[in-house]
Amino acid sequence: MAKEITPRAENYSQWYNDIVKKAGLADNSAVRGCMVIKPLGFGIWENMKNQLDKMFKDTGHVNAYFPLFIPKSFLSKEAQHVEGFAKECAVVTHHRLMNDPNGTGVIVDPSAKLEEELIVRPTSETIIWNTYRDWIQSYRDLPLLINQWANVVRWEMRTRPFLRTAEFLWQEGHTAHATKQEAIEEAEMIHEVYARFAEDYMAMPVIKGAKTANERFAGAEDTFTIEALMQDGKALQAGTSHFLGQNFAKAFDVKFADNNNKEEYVWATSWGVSTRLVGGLIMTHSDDEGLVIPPRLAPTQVVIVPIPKPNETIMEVAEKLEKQLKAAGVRIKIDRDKKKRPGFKFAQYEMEGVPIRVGIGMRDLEKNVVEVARRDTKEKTSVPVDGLDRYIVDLLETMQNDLFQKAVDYRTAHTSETTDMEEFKGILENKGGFIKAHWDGTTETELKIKEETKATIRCIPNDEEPSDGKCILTGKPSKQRVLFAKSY
RNA sequence: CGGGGCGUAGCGCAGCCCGGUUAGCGCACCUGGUUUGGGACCAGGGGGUCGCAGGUUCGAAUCCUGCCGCCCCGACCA
Repeated sequence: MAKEITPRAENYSQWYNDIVKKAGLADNSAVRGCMVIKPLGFGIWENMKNQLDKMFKDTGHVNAYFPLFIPKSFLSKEAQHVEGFAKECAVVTHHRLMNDPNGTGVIVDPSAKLEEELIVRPTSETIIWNTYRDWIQSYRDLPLLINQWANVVRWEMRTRPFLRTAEFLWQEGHTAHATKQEAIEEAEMIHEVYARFAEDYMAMPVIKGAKTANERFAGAEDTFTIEALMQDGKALQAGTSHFLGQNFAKAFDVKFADNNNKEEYVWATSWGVSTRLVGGLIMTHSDDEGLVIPPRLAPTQVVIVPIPKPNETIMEVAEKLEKQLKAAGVRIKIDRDKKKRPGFKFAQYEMEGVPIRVGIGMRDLEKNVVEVARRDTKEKTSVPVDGLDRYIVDLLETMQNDLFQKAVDYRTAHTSETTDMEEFKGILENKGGFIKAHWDGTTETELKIKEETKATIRCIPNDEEPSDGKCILTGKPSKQRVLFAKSY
């Protein structure tokens, strides 16, 4: 069973690749570092997107769309920003191809060179702030609360499906505010939205906190992050929300007149989550039999498998259940395939992570029951046909909560605290996970720890109580523990 | 870009070292039949520029050279 998936214990990254491939989430493509997102993978992303979009709109944001291309000159207007992204940009230099005069095929037409090269957006701050300059004159134009769903390109050296691809799908919010305080509140509010989404929908517990100066987004004054812990003990940065100060307003000369007609630069935020979340979802819940998807994001929540194959009596029960569950808002499908045997289908749906499987066969129907199997625990229960719809609706909810709790328990078991550098290294080596430790607050120390241990400061957690201590590396005084881990 | 591995049917592999008829196996696929409560069985069948380009040779999947691509480990990163 599940004979095609490498066990996690044997080789975690191979396990991850196997899941992506065998469950049919994504394929490698003809383009280096770019994946084809298959219907199951895209279905999960669509559900994420729909929920997030609703949450953004509920908090006052609207969607818009900006160009894929950014004039090269824009990128150089914010010094920090260009430094952060310059090394990984795809550049458009020409606009035409021609037949190769020396043979077959096409070549770039040298006469079609662009006056100014275009950069395929790695993120859209620059083109958006260049546009905002024209949109903002007065405090009455603020706040401007805009989100866009888009693809971006970052020419990464090493890619992995969903976790790091050269092209990825994401949303990027870009907001403009009259005051510093309001912008900070916006960034914090979105930070909260991300955390709520991760925990309530992905069933993926996250630590909320601020990034250190060293780990901050290029061009940000403050970066808030949600950090999740994967099953191999490595951390995943799952979403970031940035307070950009007036950096972009100054770079793109975006000013507004306040109510005293005094000209001020605008305060900004930006924030994003990407298809990386799908990778986080996989690594949080899945097991050696395949994908496990939390019910709220599962493209198919319930599958009905007639045993051994569809007949009139079975289909009557199946279709009635389908109708009831659809009415209750459950995403359900009936497997009407007569060619494949039940055992094959069971294995297949387990691989694909469908949360609940309902097996309906004549033997059970004589006793007026069906078999309900849950994907997360592999538990099978005989459930009376009467009241089955209610049972399933409740079970989906239970599974959602159980998955979250299981992930919380894992994280708790893999969160350590230490004051000793050797112990710190030992924990990283043997157990992994989050480590809370004191830090003297300098980038120099942070980098030295990274060099020695490969661990980075994931965040300065919001809910960490202040406590006096000594930096784990330098012994200098520290007021608060920070969260270390190896990360993706 | 450094270090390691690998490119042979959709997938997984054997053949290569030691060159020699028509390139093979398992899974998948197609047809027919028998099956059907945890990945069915039998029979028949289709599918290959052996990663690409050059070279050596009477003859290359096999030997030589160059290139390309992929995977794993590192540096970069969401």
